[in-house]
Amino acid sequence: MNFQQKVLSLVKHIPKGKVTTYKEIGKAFHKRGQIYRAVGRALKENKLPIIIPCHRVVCSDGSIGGYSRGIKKKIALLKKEGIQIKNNKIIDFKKKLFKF
DNA sequence: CCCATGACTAATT
DNA sequence: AAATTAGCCATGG
Repeated sequence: MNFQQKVLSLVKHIPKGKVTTYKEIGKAFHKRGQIYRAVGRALKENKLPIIIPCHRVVCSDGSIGGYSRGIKKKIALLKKEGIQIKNNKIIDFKKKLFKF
């Protein structure tokens, strides 16, 4: 299985109303170092944004990060799922954070 | 095989 | 507290 596929699989498991960070995903890979770099890249290249809830993946500091379909869209989706956002930052980020 | 790039982070300034 | 720098992994040319 490709690195990308693994990442997508994990992201798919993120429950609604929760979010995770690139860093956390990296931890799930049992690899040390800055894995999250490649993670972000993998999500960007993902061709199934419908199946993959990539909007639930944010930066470790609580900021939104990026989104192929546009950052605004990502925020809208998150809000819709119950995530409060202000100034491009997630409110109660730690509480909404989902770990593998 | 080497170089550049990115939806990142942590440390420094 | 905001802006800049440097480090690091997988992928593509």
